[in-house]
Amino acid sequence: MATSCATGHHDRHDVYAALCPCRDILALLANKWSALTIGALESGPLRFGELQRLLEGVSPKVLTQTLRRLEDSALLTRTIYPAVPLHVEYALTDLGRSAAEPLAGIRAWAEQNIDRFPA
Amino acid sequence: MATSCATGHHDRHDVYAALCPCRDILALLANKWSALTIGALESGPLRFGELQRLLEGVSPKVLTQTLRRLEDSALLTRTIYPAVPLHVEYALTDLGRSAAEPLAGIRAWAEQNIDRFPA
DNA sequence: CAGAATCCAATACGATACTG
DNA sequence: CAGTATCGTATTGGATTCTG
Repeated sequence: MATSCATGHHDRHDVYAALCPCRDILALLANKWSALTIGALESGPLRFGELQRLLEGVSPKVLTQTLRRLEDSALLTRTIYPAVPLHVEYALTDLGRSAAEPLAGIRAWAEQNIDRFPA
Repeated sequence: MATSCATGHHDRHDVYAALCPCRDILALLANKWSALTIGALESGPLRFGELQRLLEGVSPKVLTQTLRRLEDSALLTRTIYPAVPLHVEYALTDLGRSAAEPLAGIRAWAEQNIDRFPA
């Protein structure tokens, strides 16, 4: 059998396989706010408030959720600088920077092809 | 002002702008099932049942919803061949084929980088 | 075969108000 | 500043059963 990774001791990974963990990775990245967040951090670390301003319309709750998920998956780091007022910085990891490339492709495609869409 | 498209008579499109319609396009593509469906159709038209088998674990309801959404956005076409038993084919449009490229990048990244993720 | 119908669980999303 | 807490809506996802 050619299909992969459903058993755990797979040889190849396949997002089309229901049980392949890489499908979860796909679901993590194939998400509006993830794509925007990672893209925003591509040019350097940002603070919570800066992200909130860049990602127009995101609520603090959703932004927090998104950041936590990405942090748990090691796509970004959260660094606290003890100070008053509080200073927290989010930065992409190497893994996050690696993921940023294909995501940029999606964002760019959306911006460039919108005129080809039906009303 | 540099920011775009929020007013409707924009000059540029920007997925970071809350009201830019291209953010909806991003949301449409940045979705697990959309990415898998479009990828599956990349190598040629497929029938409902074939898609359902390829996209392991997808329910008929979700598959139908996904296909309808993509059809409404003109990323794919639905062709009915009157016959018994019924024969329906889904195929990418030019627009869909165009979107397939960046999406392939995401799928490939998920499959190739999964080992770099935390347990 | 291709899906529509139904029901339900999970989660994403959003607005607002409040706190260390 | 950087969130957390809370509440409510909406969308997604999933299982099952049924039908043109």
